[in-house]
Amino acid sequence: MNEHDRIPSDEPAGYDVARIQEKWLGVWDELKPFSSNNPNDKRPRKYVLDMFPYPSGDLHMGHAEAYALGDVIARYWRQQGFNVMHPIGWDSFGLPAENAAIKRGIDPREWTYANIDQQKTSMRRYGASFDWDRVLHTSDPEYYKWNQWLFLKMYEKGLAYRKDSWVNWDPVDQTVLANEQVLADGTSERSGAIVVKKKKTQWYFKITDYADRLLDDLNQLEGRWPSKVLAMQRNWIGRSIGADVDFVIEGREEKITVFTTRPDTLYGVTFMVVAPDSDLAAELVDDASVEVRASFQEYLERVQKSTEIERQDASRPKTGVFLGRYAVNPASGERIPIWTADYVLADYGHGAVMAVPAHDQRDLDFAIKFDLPVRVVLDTNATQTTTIPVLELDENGQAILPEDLPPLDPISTGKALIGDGRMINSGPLDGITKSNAIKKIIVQLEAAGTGRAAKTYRLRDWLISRQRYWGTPIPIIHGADGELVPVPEDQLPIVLPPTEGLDLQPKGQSPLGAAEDWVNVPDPRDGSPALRDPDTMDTFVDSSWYFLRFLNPNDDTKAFDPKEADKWAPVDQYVGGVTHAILHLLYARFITKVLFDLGYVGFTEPFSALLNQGMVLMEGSAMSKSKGNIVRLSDQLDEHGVDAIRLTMAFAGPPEDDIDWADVSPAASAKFLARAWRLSGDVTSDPDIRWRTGDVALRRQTHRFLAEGPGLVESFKFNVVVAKIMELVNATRKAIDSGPGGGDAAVREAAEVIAVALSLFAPYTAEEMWERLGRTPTVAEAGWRKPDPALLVEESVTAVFQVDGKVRDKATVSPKISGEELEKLARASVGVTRAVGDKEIANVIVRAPRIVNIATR
RNA sequence: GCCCCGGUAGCCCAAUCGGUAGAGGCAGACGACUUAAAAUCGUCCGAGUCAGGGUUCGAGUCCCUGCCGGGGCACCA
Repeated sequence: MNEHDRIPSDEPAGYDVARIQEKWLGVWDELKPFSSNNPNDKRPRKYVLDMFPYPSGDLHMGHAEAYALGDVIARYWRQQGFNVMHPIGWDSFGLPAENAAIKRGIDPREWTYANIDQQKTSMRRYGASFDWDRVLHTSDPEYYKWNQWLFLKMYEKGLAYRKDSWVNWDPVDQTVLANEQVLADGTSERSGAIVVKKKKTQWYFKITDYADRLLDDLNQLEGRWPSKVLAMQRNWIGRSIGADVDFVIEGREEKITVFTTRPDTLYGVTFMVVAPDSDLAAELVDDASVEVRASFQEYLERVQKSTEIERQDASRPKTGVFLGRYAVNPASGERIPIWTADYVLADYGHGAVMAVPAHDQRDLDFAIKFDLPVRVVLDTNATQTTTIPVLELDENGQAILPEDLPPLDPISTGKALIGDGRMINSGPLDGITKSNAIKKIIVQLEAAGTGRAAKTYRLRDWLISRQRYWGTPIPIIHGADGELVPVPEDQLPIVLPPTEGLDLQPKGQSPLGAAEDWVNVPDPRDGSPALRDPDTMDTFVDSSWYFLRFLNPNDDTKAFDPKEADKWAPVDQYVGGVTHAILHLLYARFITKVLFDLGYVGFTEPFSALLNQGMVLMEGSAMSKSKGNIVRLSDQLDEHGVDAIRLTMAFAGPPEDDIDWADVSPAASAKFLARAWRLSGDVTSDPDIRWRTGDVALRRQTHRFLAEGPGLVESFKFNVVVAKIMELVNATRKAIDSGPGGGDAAVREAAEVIAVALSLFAPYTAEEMWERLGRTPTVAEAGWRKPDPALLVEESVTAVFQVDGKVRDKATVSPKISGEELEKLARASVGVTRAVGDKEIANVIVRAPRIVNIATR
């Protein structure tokens, strides 16, 4: 009878996934190994945070991956002796709840909190090592009270303001959207509707004040955030460096300022273009002729009717109208016409551009269409240096001048000259290079007071008001005199009114405006009748600071405790999907900097390190109802067990890569776990057996694993760690069956190390192994063992002998062998001698003890 | 158009500093155990690293060009 036959797998004591899960959930509840609430805990701290979920239905495969990976990190730091805070909460305000509520005629609270309960149950079953004493829901008044507090702080600082502007309007959800919520194709990220522009007075957070810091501080995160996310954030902020240039307008007191990245081309400015939907355009046509006014009106209406998709199509022919006004080129003194065209955006720069058709493709397209002059001011064929490149000589010794230089003729080629070169037709700038011209003209403009160095950003202010019910009410009261009165802090929270009697159907106006009892309030200044602001906040406000609320989620006297923040924050390791690379992460970074400026926190970046997990796909594409390729998490858990699914997530590949569920095998994971578990039953030695007496080869492998494991986990190579555990399991199996046997001390040592390592990925199986090995109480509290340095020193290594880079022979040598000795061995080896033959040896490279490479001539 | 990431066995993926291309798994073949099957245990099978060029004693790894795939930004002056 084989050793491993002692416990047949069909007995109750066998590897019964359901029973094990049930059992250890109870033990963890009792012993609370994941608590981070002991004030006397002397261990160093780590804050490991998973992005909190939105409670739409039950957990899905994507959650399962994220929480499996986040949990590896949290459990790892506990093993390394840290007091780990690993909390979870719910991002529970938002439109899906409201839409579901409308559809079913129920309260959004009902839908939301039922889903939260379900997700919470699933998370517990999933064995995630969350600290269940730190939980929050953003839709609780106890939470959103502090959103309102934050808003008031922003308002005091002048960072929250109202503005009448063209906004993104979602015609399906009937609410405004932030720029960040409009996808590149002009549709709403939430409803998929084509976004249209509407002019509305809305609340904004002044994130543009922080644009430079948001951009520059990304450098601190280099190497600790995925480079992809850093690139996306830099792209989004989109800082442009250039100059503001003032243009005198005929018949107007004030000058018009334009922003340009190419002040060097100032002498090439032949017209000016103003955004049609800007106040400036309206003003400029105000006293123009009737015909001009009419054509402008017609054009403006046409532009306003077009969708974002149409407007962003750069290949569409240029349109525009002449405004009947002229400006003066400050450099050349030339009189230039002012046009309006929708390729100029009202809310970028100053809503007006100086057009240089020779050197800007958009301006050139426009000039060709409307027959406007084009003046080349940069010879893009001229070399940047004064030295002439080496030219070929003809038979007479004359240099052959290149004949294929492109003509400096943008009109006939239709291509703007955008390269580098030397300035021409530019008065004092003539002859110098583009970059020098930029410097020189800025100095000149500054001296003349008609321009200055300037930067501008792609980033726009954050539109935070929404015309929907299920969100945080904005704590502002509109006085009868039109004044905005902040709600006094002691009157917070402003709790959402009950939904009874309220029509939540989207109508373009906040449903809260119809809640008579709620919206009518006395003016805090004098008690006169006044109205609450009926809008609610974007839910990204909720998630912009929630990581601080976990420090003391039940404190009703403050948003968070700065002393706790000093201890725990910033978050040491943040884990979540790359879908939030711009929105959530940018907003959280912004709010953190505001809180820093207000003195509430002592750091300027909220997340010290970021891990993005990939998506879980099915047969090459994202799971979706329409594709009919959804894999249900609960089915997978029922079929294979929690541990097998978690292990599959970790083993599938690098965390940031997508996992195609069709490519991985949860059944194989389950098989492996059973195999590992079986080891624990085959260990026959006593728990206090002396390690050092065990089989040396197995011990070496075990200790090499102990030495390698931490570095692999810390660099997120979870798939490699799992592979190493598999190796160790295989070696231990072999030691039991055909080696020293189950009673050997090294076998016990290896099995225990496997249990500890496996607890990162498969906590239930690991606990069960640990217990069967006679250890108590939980493997979750067991530490990662220190490797014995003596066992890490290799006894022998394989040295490779190459001739001209090809392996010709090998030898087993001591790792301490000297270079001279190794070279001697190499030269004497049969393979090398044969390969060298009678060739002359040119060079011998020796890298003891690994390699000798002999180069021949 | 600009920017970022990737391309290694049939498939998923490993490969500290440039130093023997293979750790692990899936799939496949064979064997042991079994009346048989499942389960289990074991053995075996496999590419020269997308293509081309360069640097080097030596390149999957560094550099250049191209191809393919994924992603971000884009009428942003």
